[in-house]
Amino acid sequence: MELAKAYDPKAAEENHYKRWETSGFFTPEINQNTDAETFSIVIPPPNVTGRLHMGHALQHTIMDVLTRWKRMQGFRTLWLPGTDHAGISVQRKVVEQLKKEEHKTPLDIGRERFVRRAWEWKELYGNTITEQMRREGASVDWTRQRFTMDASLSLAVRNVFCTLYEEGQIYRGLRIVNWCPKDKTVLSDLEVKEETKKDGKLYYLRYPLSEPPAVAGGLTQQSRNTDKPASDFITVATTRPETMLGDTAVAVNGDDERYKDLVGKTILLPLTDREIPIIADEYVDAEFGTGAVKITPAHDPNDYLVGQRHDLPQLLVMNMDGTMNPEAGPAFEGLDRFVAREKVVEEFEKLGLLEKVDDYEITLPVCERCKTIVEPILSEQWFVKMDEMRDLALDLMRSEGVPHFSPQVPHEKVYTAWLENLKDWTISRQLWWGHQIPAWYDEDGNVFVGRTEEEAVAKSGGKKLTQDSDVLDTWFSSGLWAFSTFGWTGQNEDELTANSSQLTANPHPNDLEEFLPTDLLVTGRDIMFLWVSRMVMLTKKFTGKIAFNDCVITGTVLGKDGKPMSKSRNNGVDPIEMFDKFGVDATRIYLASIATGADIRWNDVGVETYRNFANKIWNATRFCLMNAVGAAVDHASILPPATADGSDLSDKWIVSRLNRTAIEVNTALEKYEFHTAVSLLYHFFWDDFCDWYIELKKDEITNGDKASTVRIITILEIALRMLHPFMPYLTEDLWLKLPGTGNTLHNTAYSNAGATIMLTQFPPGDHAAIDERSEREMGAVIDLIKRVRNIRAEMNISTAVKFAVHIAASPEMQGVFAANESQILKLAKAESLVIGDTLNVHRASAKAVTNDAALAVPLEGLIDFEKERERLNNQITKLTEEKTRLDGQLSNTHFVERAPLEKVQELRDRQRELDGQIATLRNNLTSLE
RNA sequence: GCCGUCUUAGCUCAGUGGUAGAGCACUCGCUUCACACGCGAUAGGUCACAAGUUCGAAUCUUGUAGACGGCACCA
Repeated sequence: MELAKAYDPKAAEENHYKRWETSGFFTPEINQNTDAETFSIVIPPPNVTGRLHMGHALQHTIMDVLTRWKRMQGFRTLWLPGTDHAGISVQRKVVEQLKKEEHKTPLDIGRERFVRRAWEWKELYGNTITEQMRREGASVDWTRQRFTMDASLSLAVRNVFCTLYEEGQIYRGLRIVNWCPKDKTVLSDLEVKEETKKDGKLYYLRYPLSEPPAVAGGLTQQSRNTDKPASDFITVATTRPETMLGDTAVAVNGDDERYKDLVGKTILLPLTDREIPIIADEYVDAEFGTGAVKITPAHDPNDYLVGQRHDLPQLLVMNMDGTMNPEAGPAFEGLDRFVAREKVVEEFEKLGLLEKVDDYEITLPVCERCKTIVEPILSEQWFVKMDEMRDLALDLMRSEGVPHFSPQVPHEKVYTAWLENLKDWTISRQLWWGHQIPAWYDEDGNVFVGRTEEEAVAKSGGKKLTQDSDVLDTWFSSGLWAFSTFGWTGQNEDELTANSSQLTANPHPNDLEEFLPTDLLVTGRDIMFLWVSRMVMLTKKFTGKIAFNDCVITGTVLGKDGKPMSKSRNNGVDPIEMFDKFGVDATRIYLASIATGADIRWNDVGVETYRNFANKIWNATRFCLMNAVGAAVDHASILPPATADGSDLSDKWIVSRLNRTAIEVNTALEKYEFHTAVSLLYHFFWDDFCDWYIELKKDEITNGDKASTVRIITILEIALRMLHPFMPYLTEDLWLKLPGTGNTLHNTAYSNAGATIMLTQFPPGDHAAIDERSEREMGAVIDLIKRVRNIRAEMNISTAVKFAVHIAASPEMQGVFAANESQILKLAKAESLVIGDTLNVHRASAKAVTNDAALAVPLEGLIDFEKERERLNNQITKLTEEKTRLDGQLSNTHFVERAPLEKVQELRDRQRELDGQIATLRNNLTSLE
């Protein structure tokens, strides 16, 4: 069989995925072994609005590597895919579309039509990311694909909500919340980010006292003793002057001498006709600003708390779109909050009450998605108390160390610290797209929570009810993802058949039992609190099981500039472009090679390296296939007696290296050290297999030596298996072409399935096949060849010139070199070997030493004596440096007394070896004269 | 303010209580019949700085400097 000269990833990528998917290779049902252990992962559901980015590509690669690896090990494997309904994102897309196509607002068309449109949008555009995942080669079970708004997942949401409500863990309350005036919805704390504004201002406003104190008399003792002159106003500082319209008090610290006698008095709030009290509260820091704080309980979380302590009115002066409401007064009503701010400042200036304006660097809360400045505002919302669930999660961590984070530092500590300081979770959102809150109100505003409207009506005693118009935070439903995706609805079969006609029967009723707990979760730092922690808590709370044992937190893929990839920075790299340019497999294995948990700068050159690696694999296979006529993969060819004593050194060596690599790759994957696994495979394949083994075997293979050919394609076949989880397309493509492959090579759990490398056994590696002696001897041969090549290169001797190589070595090593004479001659491009106890050569020879031999190449007429002296001196210098270090160490009595015996012995042996080598080289130098 | 991470070859990054590694780039040589997306041979680092623990520190501890991340606060 003849392959193209270079690997073309496109063809392989187009040829295999569809077959894998339609053949059911991705489903757990492909596993015929009833005793098989399970392995399961649920995907972090990407937003339906999403497009594949490098973070996905990295996480998906990790998940697919593990899934394919476990599947090949014979586990009953399930990687479950799906998407998230992404409340705000979809809502925004549909609003835009509506505006563009029909020039209408959601209110124009009403909730029902809007939601229908959102579903249409989802059906039309929501599968971008799932198609991109197919391109990635992700071996997810598409027959179990889920969406957070599927009927059964929605039922789970309602049941969780109702249960938590019945337990008193969900409540409705008036609180200061984060409000996005653009999206017109409340946000949880985690959806609010911070932005530093350097050109912020701090405004000092004067509030006149209602009863200005007389200059003399009327003042208390304390006040008379201070140096501060009495004045007829109190100055407060604020960054948000417009909120003064909602002030209901001014607070000072009770211990602040300056203000002590003002406490209890009142001020006349400018621009309003209100008189508000001056109160004392420990919240106020006397050192900061003027030491007096305006209190706006309806527009600031701290002020809200102060207000509660002092029983202050809560005056809301803003509408939910960020404009001022009637409470702000006729002069301000309807103005945008920032226009109102300017106007308030102007008015204060006119009244002579603006003391000063300072430049002030301020950090503003902004909406994570639209970057609009978030307004803290008093609003009635739904909340979840987190105390009980927080304790569940903390107990899991403290008693079982679950989830086990990888890397453990720093994530375990960050996660735990966050849990310890957890506050209530705002779960209502003022959107139409999502899970509508299962709460209904009667005309008097009494609330009835139920799984269905009928249930709520029944609870109300048959009243006419209206459902709460809000939906739940998207993360509420994704928090159930670890178990809702396996069919958990919160209701048993009987209840289901009784109540929910729209629910089709679960085709996999055992999934929950079988696949939960999942084995691990792979995700990014950014959603550790939003999603990971909540899934831990909710899963434990509602199933009693843990959600996942391990949690792999990937680093962030940064742009070439070292900053996180983002549209605004325009430093993003599109995975699809990388796929097109270098191939999916090259991109995948590159991503695996950088998956250390640390942040990583994207580097095209890295992908190119693995594109080259893919080509190397292709060409090594090409070479084997060109000569494989009549041969077939046969695993017996690399087992004893084929590799017993007396057989070819390079065969014993490559089999040992193969097994060692397999063992180490498995160990690395067990520890989620993907980069280690990749590095092992890269160097085994390129260095050991291609550079040495193929080169050593080339003649035998091209001459049609059957045993050698069978052995080399067998080793290749095993190498391809190890590479398969990382490079699925290339390895499948080549494996199918290898003679002798077929489903007879499958893992026994898959023996009935159609032939594919993905269902073969992942090589476990055999400790018994590790042959230290052969590796040592082969190392000696390799060192020898390298020294000869060095002589040739340094002396500028053409490969056309053949020469003899003289070798002096121990009797044992003489035997090794003699046994491998033809191979040494071939790779060193030498003509003959002269092996003995000593070197016996003409003065005009180039010489060198290895750890196992001294060698010389007679070069009459070709040698450059000056260069040869330089060469020898270089080698002497290097070895002497090492020996000086050793001498120092070994002459240190503390070291000899306290270091482990083997260590001391090891250094002594090396010292002796160096002595010999240096002496030899010095002699060589002398003999040149 | 609190917690944490990072600083290793020109670049991007691994790594480890006991002689410093890779890829790329650089230098030299090669149309060697699988591969120039290749082959062969070199060169390149007091592992940020300082002190400590240790027989031994680039690796552990503390401090300093710089880069960065999370959380809290921000009248």
